[in-house]
Amino acid sequence: MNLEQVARRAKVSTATVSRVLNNASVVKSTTRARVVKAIEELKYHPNLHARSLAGGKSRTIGVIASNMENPFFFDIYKTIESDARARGYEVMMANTDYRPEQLVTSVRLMIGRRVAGLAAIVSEMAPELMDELNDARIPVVFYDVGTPRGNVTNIRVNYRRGIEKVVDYLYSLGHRRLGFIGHHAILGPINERMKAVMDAVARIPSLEVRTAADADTLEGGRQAARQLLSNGYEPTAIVCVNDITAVGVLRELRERGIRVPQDMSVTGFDNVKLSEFCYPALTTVHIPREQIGHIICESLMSKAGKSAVAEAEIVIDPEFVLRDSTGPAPPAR
Amino acid sequence: MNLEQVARRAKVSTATVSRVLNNASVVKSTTRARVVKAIEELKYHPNLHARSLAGGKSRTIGVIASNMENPFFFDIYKTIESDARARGYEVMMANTDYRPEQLVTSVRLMIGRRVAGLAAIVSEMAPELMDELNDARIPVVFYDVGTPRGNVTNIRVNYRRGIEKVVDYLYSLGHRRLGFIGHHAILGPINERMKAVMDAVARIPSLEVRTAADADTLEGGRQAARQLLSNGYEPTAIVCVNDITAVGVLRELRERGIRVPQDMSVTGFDNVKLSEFCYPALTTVHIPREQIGHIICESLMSKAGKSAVAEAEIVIDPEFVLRDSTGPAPPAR
DNA sequence: GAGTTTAGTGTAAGCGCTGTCACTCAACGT
DNA sequence: ACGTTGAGTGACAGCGCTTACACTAAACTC
Repeated sequence: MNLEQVARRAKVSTATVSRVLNNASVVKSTTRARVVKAIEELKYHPNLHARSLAGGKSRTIGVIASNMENPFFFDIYKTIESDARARGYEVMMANTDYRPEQLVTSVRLMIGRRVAGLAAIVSEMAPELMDELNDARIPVVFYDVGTPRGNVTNIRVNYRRGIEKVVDYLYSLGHRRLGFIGHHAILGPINERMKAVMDAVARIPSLEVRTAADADTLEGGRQAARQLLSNGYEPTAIVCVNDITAVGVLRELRERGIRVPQDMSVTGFDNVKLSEFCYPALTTVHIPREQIGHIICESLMSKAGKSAVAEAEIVIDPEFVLRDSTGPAPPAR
Repeated sequence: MNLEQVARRAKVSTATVSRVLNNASVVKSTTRARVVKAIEELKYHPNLHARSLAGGKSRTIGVIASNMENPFFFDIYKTIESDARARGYEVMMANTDYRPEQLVTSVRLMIGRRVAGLAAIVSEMAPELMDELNDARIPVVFYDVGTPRGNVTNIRVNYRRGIEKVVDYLYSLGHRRLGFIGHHAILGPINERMKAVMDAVARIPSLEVRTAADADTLEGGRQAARQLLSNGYEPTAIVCVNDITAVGVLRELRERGIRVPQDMSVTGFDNVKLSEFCYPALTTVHIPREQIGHIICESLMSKAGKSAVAEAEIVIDPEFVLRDSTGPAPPAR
């Protein structure tokens, strides 16, 4: 079932059918009607591979994320998708599960599909990638990781400031022993988020922190909390790398009969919808995901046109959100 | 950057490069090495469109879901993805937001990409679709909707039984006035789920039910609860169409100072991970999402091979899961 | 040593589409 | 009557790959 069969049935050339499909206005309306009829009768669906091969372009943009299960990533994805659709682009998504080799595979897949633009909302990185992407001449936006280059724009959130706001607030409530719950992917010693926490704590001499990590899921947060509390360490507040793990932590504390916030304060990060809906509602830090999505799309699209570039690095300052999961430190026993 | 350039650099023909890429074993190892070197030096990435056009196949399977934001869908997707990957297939996902016209668009996109198989995990339906899919000769699995056909397999969960278990349990606890929270997509009067609830209630004469609906999100559940309780109706238990909306309902009840389960029982559906992690943990109905994913993948792959088909319709019986969000009906005031 | 395999490689015909260029022919101007 | 348009259409050369098929040369067979 191809153009030629449609053409034959409508008694026109393949070129004309193609013109109808791409609704070029030159086609006479009676001819167009004949072609449309033939297309419907034959239930013809153009082969998209052939189309983008012949056209050399693809009107598809790729989005790669570390963990689509976490609404943080998904919210950004959704914004990109709707922005892109509005401009007549399709979106392809891929998940990496925080695995660098999967990132590489996914990026290659996207390059192979000749996407018109690529957004990588990931926390992991692979050294060979930047070169490959640079050579592929595809507009790229990295969120969180990566370094700006010719065709690569970067968007970052100032985690450092966000974490500082959280730590300062907890300090003001009298907390001195903190716990930090991460996920495996950010355990690397050089990792910025881990470092941000350490530095934020180091600013204040009387503050102490210990860390634990597990998967970036509800269950992972719970496991990490278990781990953190199993060594006799008794923090009065637990800072979590994001809201999802924080909800996992809440569960573990509930199970242990530790009341939040009376006995223990807990903070999230991202301000995902769930953070308002869990109990107690999480004190967290708002990351403007929609704004990020818009910026990504904008950046991709504008670069797709001309080679001239806007800013190569965009930094966003996050906002502290106070809810019910934090309170004064309990008196020392 | 194409096969020819690589071939030229390695001083071989394009056919040989192609053989190396598809690792046909016939290539002499010294030649292979030369080609591999050239590929790496040129940072060559095969054009996947050209490949599947020439090959006529695509080793990609498409997954369309109503709402990937809801972990129910995402869990199924993840299973399909990992199964498919294990067999060397790629997976493309698409979201419909419960919109039939988006379903049609997505299906056409998948057909246009000549996917090797298509899974539609959707609650909405469009009449023209079944014919189109049938003619496309692509193996298709529908979950929840659709009717079995030549190349179309169906998987269903016996919602009726699931809902009956919930209603029976609530009845046994003394509940007589129920509320049902749906989402917009299932409000259609002929919808099976809605009907299942109505029928389950109708079996027991002393039982009464009213319904409300909003979006399939946390916020949607909350809004629907608000709506349900705003008319002076005073149910003692709220049955929700799924766990996500149930968590939204919990939030609204908390805000109103209605205790769960003492003043009001709430049930979810799906047994999503979140249902264990919210507070109170939800009584719900388990839908075996992994099993469903495996069946879908299995069905798609086996049909991709031969045209012979296994069963055309598979029905799964869901299991009741008792947790903390349900309790005896409060004494009448 | 002539005939027969066989391993390895090259040639070239598509796959289904787009886009350029050339063409036809009615309508128009002069 | 005879160019001159220009709207509408067709012919056809790619796009980058796969894959029959053809071919070469070395390795056997007897």
